[in-house]
Amino acid sequence: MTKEQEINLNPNPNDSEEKVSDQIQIRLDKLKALQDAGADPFLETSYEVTEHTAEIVEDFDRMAGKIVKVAGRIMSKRGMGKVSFCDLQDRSGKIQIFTRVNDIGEESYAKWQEFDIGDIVGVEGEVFRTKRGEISIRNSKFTLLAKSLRPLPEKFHGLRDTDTRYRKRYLDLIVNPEVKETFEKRSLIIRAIRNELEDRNFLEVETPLLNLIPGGAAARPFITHHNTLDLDLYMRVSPELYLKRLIVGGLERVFEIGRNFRNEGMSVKHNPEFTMMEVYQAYTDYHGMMELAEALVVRACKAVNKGSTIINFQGVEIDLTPPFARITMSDAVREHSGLDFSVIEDAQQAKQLAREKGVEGIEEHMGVGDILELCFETFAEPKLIQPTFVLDYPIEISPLTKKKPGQPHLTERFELFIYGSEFGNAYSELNDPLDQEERFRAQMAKRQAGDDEAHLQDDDFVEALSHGMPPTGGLGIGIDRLVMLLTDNPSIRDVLLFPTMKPLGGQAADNQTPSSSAEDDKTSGQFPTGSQKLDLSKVKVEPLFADMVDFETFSQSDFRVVKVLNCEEVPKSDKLLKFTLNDGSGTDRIILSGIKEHYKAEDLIGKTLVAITNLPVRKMMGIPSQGMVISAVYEHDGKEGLNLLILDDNIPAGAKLY
RNA sequence: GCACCAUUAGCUCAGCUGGCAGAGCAACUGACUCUUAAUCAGUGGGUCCUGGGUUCGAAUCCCAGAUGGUGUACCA
Repeated sequence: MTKEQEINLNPNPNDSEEKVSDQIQIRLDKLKALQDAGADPFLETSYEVTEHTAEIVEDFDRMAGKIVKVAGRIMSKRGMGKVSFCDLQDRSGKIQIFTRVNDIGEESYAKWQEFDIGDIVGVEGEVFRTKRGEISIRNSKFTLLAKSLRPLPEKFHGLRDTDTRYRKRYLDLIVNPEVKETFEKRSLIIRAIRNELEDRNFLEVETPLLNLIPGGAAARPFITHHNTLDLDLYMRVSPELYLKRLIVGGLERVFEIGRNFRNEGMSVKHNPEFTMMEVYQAYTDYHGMMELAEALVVRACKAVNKGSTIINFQGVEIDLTPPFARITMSDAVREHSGLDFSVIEDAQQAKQLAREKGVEGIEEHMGVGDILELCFETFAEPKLIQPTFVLDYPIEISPLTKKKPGQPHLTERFELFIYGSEFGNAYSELNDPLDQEERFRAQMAKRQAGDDEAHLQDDDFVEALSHGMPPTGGLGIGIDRLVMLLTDNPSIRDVLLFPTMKPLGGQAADNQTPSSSAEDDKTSGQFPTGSQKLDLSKVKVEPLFADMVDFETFSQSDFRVVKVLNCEEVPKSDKLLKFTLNDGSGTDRIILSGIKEHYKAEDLIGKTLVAITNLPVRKMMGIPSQGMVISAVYEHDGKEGLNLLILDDNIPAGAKLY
C-alpha cells in the first residue's frame, strides 16, 4: 500500500527510484496518522451540503445567524494562534471559515490545524461577519472528506505555464477562477443556441461519428477500425450529408451540436476535434439562414454578456447587433484591393492581376474562382472585423451548394466573418441529384489528381436526394470559435477543457506501431493519373507563350534525362518527394518536388525522367534541391492535372534534350 | 523544416561583464484569540532541461540535442 503510494505519487514518474518530495511525504505521513487513528478521510462517503458559498455571501442578510453546512477545498490558511482563518472554495465561490479553540475545544482545534491547503472538508457553523467585515462561517463542526497529497500551485500567481494548464486542467480550474467562468459561459452559449433552435421548432438529432464515407467538408479524416467487421471506418468531418438525408426523410427542421474530427494542422484557431452546430431548415434558403445566424449569435451573446450585443474582443469593440453587414465576395475583394472580378474574363487574366497586387500562393492550375478566393483571403478577410456575411462563393469550392440563378459560376453560399475569422458557413442546399452527382464527380477527379481533401463521392446520399429534397437552407456555426469570441479568449485551447496535446517525453513512439499501412491505404487508389480517362472537353491548357526565345537562350537550359535511384517522402511535408537521381555525371543529384499528391514515392524508383539541372540550388524543408523534375500540367474540369514525364528506360542517364 | 523565445526549489520568478544558488508563496519549528497575498523569529528543500566544449572557475560563454511556446514555410 505504502509502496504503491510512493510510486504513484512520485513527482517525476521517469525516475524509477523513489524520490518523493518532502511536502508530499509530510502529507502522506499525516494521512497515515489519520488512518491509524481510525479517521481515514477516504472512508467518508457523503456530506449533506445545505448551502453553497456564493449564496451565503450574496444573501448575507437572510443567511446571517443561520447554521449552515458547506463543503469544499481549503485554499489558504491564516493562523493566529488560538484562532485561525481559512478560505473554503466550492463550485460557486469562496467563503472564509473562522475557527476558534473556544468553539471546538483544544483537541479538535489541533486536528483542524493539521489540515493542509488543498484538503477537501465539510464545515458546519453559524454565518456571521467578522470585525473586519468579512462574511464567514464560525466553525463548530468539521469533517475531512479527502486528503490532498500534493501541494497546489501558488495562491497568488496561480498556475501560469500554459502547457501545464492544458494538460492538468483540474489544477487550472482550482486556482484560476476565470477559467471556470469561461467554461460556465461555454455551457450557457450552447444552451442559448439550443433554446433558440427549440423555440423555432427544430428537432435535435444525433448522426454517426463513425462514417464509411467521411463527407460534407473538404478535410482529411481520421481513420479507425472496427474489429468484428474488420472494417476501416472514418471519424466524421461533418454531419452535413446525414442531416440532409433527414430533410429528405421529412423532418423539415433538424440540428445537431457535436464533435467533428479533421486530421489537419493545429493552430490557435484549430483543434483536431472541435464542436460544430449544424442546422437544416426546409423551405428556406441562405437568406433564411442569415436571419437564423444572426438570431443564434445574438442569443448566445446576450446569454453571457449581461443582455448586451456589444462585446470587446482582444481590446476591439465588436457590435453584434443585427442586421450584420452583407457583401458579395467579389465586392469585398474589389473594395479592399480594387480588383474587379466581374470584368475578368479568364484565369490567366485573374492570375496576372492578382500577381500585380502582390498576392502570394498563386498556382498555374488555379481557376478564376480559386484566384477570387485567394484574393478574398489576402485582402478582405483580415479587414472584416465587424460581423459580415460574405455572399456568393465560387462553385469550384462549393460542391454541395445550389448555383446562383443566372450566374452558374457562383453559388448561394455565405460565410460569416467576425474579427477576420470564419464563424459560420451556410448554403442554399443543392437538392438537384443530377447536379450533385456531377459535382461529386468533379471532386473525385480532384481527388484522383491527388487532392486528398476533396469531397468523396457518396452515392447513397445522391440516391437520397433523388427521392426529392425540398429546397433547404443549411447553416454551420463553429461553437469553439463563438465561445472564444464571446469569452474574449484568443486561443481555441482556452475554450476546450482538454485540448489535444502532444504526449510528453518520448512516449509517443511507444504507442505507435511503425506500420506504414495507413499511409499506404491513403495513397493507394490515387495513382496514377495516366490511367484515368480524361474528358478532353474539360481539359484546359495554358496559352502558348507569345514571346520568342532565341535558340542560344533555350540551349542554356540544361534539360537532362535522369534515372531515379531512390525516391522517398520528405518527413512532415505534405507535398514533397525527395529524388536521388543519376544525371550521368557520376555524382548523385538530389531534387525535391511537390508531387506527393500525385505519385507514390516507391512507384517512381527506377523510372527514367527529365530534369532541368542548371537552376540555382533551392532549399525546401531545409534540404537543398538541385533542379526540377519536369511534369506536364494542365487543368481538367477546373482541377489541376499533372503527369510526370516518364521516358523509355533505354534512354541513358545524362542525355541532353534539345 | 527554418527563425525567435523559454526551461533555475512543489508554484511564480530573479540571478548583470563568468566568481559560494537567490526571493516571495508553499512546507517544517516556534510566537500570536478577528486575519484576509496575516505578521514575526528560525529551519529544511536544487540533476540550474540533457550532453559535450572553452576556462583556474560555467546557471551565465560556445556547440549539439530534448521539451514547450510563438511566428513562418512546405513552391510545376
